[in-house]
Amino acid sequence: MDLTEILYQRFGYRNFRTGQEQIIEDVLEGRDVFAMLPTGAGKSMCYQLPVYAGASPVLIVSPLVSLMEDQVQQLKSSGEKRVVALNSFQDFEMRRSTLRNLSEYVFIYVSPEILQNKIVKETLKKIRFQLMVIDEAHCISQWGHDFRTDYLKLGDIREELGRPPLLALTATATAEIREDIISQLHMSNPSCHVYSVDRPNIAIKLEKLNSIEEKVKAIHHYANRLQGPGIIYFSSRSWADKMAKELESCGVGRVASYHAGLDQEDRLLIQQQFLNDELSVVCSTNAFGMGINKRNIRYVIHFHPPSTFESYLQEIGRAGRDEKRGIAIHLYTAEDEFLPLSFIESELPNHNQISRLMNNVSTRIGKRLTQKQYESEGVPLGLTETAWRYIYHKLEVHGIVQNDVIMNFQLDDKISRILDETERRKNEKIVKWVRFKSWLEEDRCRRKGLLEQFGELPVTIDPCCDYCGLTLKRYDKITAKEEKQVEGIIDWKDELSRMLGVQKEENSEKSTG
DNA sequence: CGTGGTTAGCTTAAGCTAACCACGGTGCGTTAAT
Repeated sequence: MDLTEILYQRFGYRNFRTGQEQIIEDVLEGRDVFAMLPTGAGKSMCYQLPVYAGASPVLIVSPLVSLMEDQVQQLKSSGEKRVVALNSFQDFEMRRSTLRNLSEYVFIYVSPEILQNKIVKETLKKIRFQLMVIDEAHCISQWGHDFRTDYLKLGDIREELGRPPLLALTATATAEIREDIISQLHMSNPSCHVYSVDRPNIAIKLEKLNSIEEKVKAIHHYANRLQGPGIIYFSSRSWADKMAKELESCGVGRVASYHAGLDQEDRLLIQQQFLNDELSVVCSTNAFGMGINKRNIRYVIHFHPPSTFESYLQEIGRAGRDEKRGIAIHLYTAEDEFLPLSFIESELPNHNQISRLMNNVSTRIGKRLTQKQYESEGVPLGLTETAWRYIYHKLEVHGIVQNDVIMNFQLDDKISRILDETERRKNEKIVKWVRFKSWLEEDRCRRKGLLEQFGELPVTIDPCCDYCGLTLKRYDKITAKEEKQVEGIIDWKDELSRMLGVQKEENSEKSTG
């Protein structure tokens, strides 16, 4: 059957979006494919459609449980019942019955971690996958080296599964990261589909301020005047909490804070409320966003800086998915420099910690070294959990630990090699942050500077950024309303809620403010 | 860098202050002990 025909019959679309058709064709040819499509460009279609053209079953590696559950729900509601996610949402009994009947499914979602489970892996090996997908593949580079090291084992897993064709999908990867992903996954002669990361409908504004108080003031100013809904990013949970309370009490509308300190239930609730337009603003840490498929986010403000260009692009890319205009505002002060640096310090072990831990390990050859031992080995050395996992992974890579057991090894040689690698890793991270920091301080077109990082040529668009001239008025609440009236556009959501007698936030806000 | 918690040390011995220091952000899976 013709691909366009499947697209229409299965998904109800007449036309492919940019890149989709070529990517799907390569996937169906059984090639390894690396695809970089801008946020919100319909990446999941690239593996969903092939299933109905014969590339079935498919194994999808996804970074977040909530993301998996989302995709499962979406596919189910579109009438596909042969879809399942293997993760900690399932209790023991459910997992057992899923594993027993695994061959009945055509879409199997998994986390990188659960692929390390022996029973899961053995069961998956019996299935002849026609395609393996790494969704949000930048996680390999962003998290795999320290935070979630199981991401670096995906290449081996793929071999163990009989080397099915691989599709890596992401929205943001610099040339370096693209190379890292391709090599980590052992992709062979991949067909690369790399599209512009630029989101022309998002204007960029950088604002240098002198103190944190000025930043707070600016947040109030923008939250009051800008057309929402919006996301404000912070680098600490306490700031997110604090500003959410403050903004709500100042009549901005309903504001929630979101971070990993909340329990799963609250996180889900806030996501749902935001999606349903019941919140004007979400104040969050970088925990919020991945998989948030909300089309009408109008602004993203950074109260604190992310530490890489990719993170920044991911975060601002959540605005304006409906193709209408959005704005990204970054507030910057001199002291912001220290937070990203302290994160880098804390996620990688230092010289002293590495050599002391390895000396200790060398005295216990033949014994087990398990993650549980972090309490007795890592904590006294002041290692964070991430730093501990990093070392553990290094010990595995260097063959010092095999199946949790400590092997005989050349202490001095291994120490110096692991120290070298760690030093290099730390430098890479610092360089990335310094590059981002200098972008914040440069006196030139923001968009050009941003696109250069991704190997793209300058473009001219309007409105572009504060350097190229930007009228904020276009993003104001009032303007958005006036325009609707002038252009005679009916906002169907507004209209519908009026008909149903639902009191909208915007209206109630006026009476209080 | 800024913040928040802890503690030493002071003095109308119970509560205050100043000095000091640790910490700050991402998620998976799993299990032992009530």
